[in-house]
Amino acid sequence: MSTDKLPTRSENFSEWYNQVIQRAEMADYAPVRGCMVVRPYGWALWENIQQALDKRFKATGHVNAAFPLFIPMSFLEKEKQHVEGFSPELAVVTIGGGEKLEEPLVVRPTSETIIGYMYSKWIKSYRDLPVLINQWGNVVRWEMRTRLFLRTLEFYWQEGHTAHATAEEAVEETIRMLNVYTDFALNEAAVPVIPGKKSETEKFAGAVDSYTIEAMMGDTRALQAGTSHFLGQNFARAFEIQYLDPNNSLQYCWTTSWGLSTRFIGAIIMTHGDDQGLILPPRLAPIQIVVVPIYKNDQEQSKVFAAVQQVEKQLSAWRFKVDLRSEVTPGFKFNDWELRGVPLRIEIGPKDVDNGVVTLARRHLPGKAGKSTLPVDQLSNQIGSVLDEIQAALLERATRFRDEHIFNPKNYDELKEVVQNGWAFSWWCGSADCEAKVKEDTKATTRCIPLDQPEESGPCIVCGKPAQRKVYFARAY
RNA sequence: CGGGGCGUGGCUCAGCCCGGUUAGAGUGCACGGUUCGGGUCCGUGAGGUCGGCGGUUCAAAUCCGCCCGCCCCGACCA
Repeated sequence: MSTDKLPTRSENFSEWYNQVIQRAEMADYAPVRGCMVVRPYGWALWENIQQALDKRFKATGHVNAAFPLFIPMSFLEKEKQHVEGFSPELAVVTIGGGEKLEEPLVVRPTSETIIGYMYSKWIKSYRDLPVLINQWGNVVRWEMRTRLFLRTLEFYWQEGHTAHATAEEAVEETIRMLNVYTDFALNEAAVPVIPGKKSETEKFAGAVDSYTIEAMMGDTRALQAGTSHFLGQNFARAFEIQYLDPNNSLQYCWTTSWGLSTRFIGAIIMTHGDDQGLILPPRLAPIQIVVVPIYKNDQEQSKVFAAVQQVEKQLSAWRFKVDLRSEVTPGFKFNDWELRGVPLRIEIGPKDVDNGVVTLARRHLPGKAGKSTLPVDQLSNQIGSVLDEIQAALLERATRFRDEHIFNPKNYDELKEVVQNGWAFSWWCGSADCEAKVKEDTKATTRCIPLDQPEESGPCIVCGKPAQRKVYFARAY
């Protein structure tokens, strides 16, 4: 890997993105087009994301299970919208064990159908409800244009699938999980997402309503970072998921599904990163603190290493690493760990040892601005709050960036302009024609209709007809 | 699939138009020394079927044909 400078984000954002991922060893390209290898450092980040989410799923009553990778083709065809939405991007297995299969198997692009099939076997009574199951797994969608983490043929995610007795309960669940995602994004990833509802044209194939958390990336493009769907009775009818209610009458269930994928890693990278590389939020960073010892001869080395040992003892509550490499200089290590986005660096050199301190360097504040010293014996009771400050600063900074790039265009011409470098928040009549016109003119699509809306109305930014809802228009990944 | 571009040591590329010694550079890798508070410097070394097949020629990385693969733009999309 070259030690050349990264391309800057302003000169070539997507090249910056690709290079930072590969240089930081988060992921690499696999020998199959469109597939990636998630390397240990990237996977460690994903594991931390998984833990943060899984804890929240369990706290809201969900349990984990595992469903098959292969789905009979006929299952997909049972829900009309669903098959129309997914058939162009299916990977299909037609041969198994050297024999042509009687029925082709689809490599799951999502699991509503096979889980629906199982739910129809498991659910008989209102007493069986609700069923609240999540699975962690991988899915395959044969995308044409791929991009590390954002869009690959195979990706890792979690998909929750729930079945309920009433529409109200299912809607409540859909919103509950949307809120879980929002809470995760804000408080763990420091990614300030906007929760809202998808338009008819943007919603999930087979859903009644789709909800999303939308995030603004560093180039102002929007990224759908997680979704929660109210599926109504569409899949329940397709798979005959029925139960007897207390009055002994047969009812269809109401189902939901919700998912968040390794795409979120892309969201973290493009929300916080800078021209030096990644910046990972302390709560999710695989390495929260890196310790770099500095010395120029054996005498200094032993002095410094003794101090490093003291420091290590005080850091036991955090995920930290001591960089003892002797073949590279401290300056190299600084750049190296900055590229990898470690939020806090502790430098320990002879001068620090003489003064009984260590030097802290905050990743998000380059150069002198992020540096300070701390007495060694203060480490264990101060580091926690330093990391909390960094976490808060990242969220604050990303939120400010987002808000500075959301505009209220006064007319359609202004909308066309602002979506070139930001999002437009505008009244929209709800018609697909108006959406399509914006897309054709600007490549921007409706991202979401936020849940908390002003009790007002206004003229549609496109056609001028009365509109009840405001929507975000943005170019998206 | 439509439009554009590219395949040369691990990586990034030069060389190709205008065919001609042992195919180069930077970086990475290995070893030795030097350095170490912001990507040290010097030296030595390993590493290449020039994407594949065929053709032209005394001679092909270089010219011609076919094929394969990848990247970028577009339609699709967590």
